[in-house]
Amino acid sequence: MPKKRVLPYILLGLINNQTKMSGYQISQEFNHEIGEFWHASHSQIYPELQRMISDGWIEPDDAVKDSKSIFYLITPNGKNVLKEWLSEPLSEKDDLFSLKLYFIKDQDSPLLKNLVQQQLQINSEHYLHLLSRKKLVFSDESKVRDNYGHSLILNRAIEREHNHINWLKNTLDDLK
Amino acid sequence: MPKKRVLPYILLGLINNQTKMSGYQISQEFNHEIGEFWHASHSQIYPELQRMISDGWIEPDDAVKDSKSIFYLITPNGKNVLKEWLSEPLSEKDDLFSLKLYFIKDQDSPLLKNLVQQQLQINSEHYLHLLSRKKLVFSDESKVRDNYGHSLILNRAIEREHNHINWLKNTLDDLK
DNA sequence: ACCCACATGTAAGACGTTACATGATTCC
DNA sequence: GGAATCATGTAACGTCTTACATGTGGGT
Repeated sequence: MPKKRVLPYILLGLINNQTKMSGYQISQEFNHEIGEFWHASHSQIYPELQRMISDGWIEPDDAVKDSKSIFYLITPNGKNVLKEWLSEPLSEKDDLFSLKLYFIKDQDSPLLKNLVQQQLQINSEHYLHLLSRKKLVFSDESKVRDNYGHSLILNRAIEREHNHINWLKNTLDDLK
Repeated sequence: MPKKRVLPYILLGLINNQTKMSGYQISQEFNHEIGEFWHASHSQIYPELQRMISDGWIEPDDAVKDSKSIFYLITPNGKNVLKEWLSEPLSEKDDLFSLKLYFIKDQDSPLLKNLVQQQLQINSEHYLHLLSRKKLVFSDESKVRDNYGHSLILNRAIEREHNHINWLKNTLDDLK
């Protein structure tokens, strides 16, 4: 199976969030908030927008007659595509958790709880995996001495997972 | 300036860590510890090893006459290249901190303290940046309600930076 | 008139993935 | 002898980056 593309869904999500966006505005977005989680250059964005038009996900807004910018609107079909993407199960590999959360505006959306629960599951398994690797690879102090940098980042990774799991649990409680 | 490649330095670091490795062994490594931070498929690794030979970074170990595997050793030149890469200033963009730590075996290496200090600087700046974005974008509660998912991950990102900074500070103290 | 920010687009090349291909060894 | 694993390599393709290219509009 070919690897699932992410960029078109991000563009869809951005247009959906703001109701109406130009290619230039989208490319600027990656310098701000969404830039924490993803990046795309304008040379990627413009052709992608054309593809999305031909797929019927978005359409140019003919109401605005600006000599410079072209604004795009999401179509009903596009709204469905976005919702389906947001509903797809998270994978441990590509880590789309934060990105997808960014596109959920409503506190009461069932997608929200769903995403947090899935991520909690993924992180819990990963946490246990890291603990077992630590036990295996750093079974005694001499191994730590001989691979000190490695032992540092493994401990850091374990702590990070621990923190993330706690945050996810707290967030889940707040959502209930 | 062309974007700096990472893969060859990882291969160099792996070979250096283990003294001697075959392409197959390297590809297996990405299924284990180093896989937390990077991945490469065998179809990338084999040609890369050839390039590294022609650059004089590594050399095949002729002492081992295995009908299957080809083992590679790091050259003195390769050792220098690796050390220089580890000494290059960290950038906020590509986040090579964990990866580079992985290749530092000695607790007393000056590179260790150097890396932690650099990363501390980067994370501290990023932390302040996130706080200012939060103040700007979520200036009142209605903005939070209207972009709930976004506010969640922004708060999560702030907490994560905070945790990471604390860990870096503690680690730095331990190193002194 | 000139410069700069805005705005959109195309082309070439680097990098990485999946798929294709081949051969040796080990285990049953 | 057949299957699975070990081991190396090439080919085709998709994605993303950098560079090239063009035009508009506002400020001085």
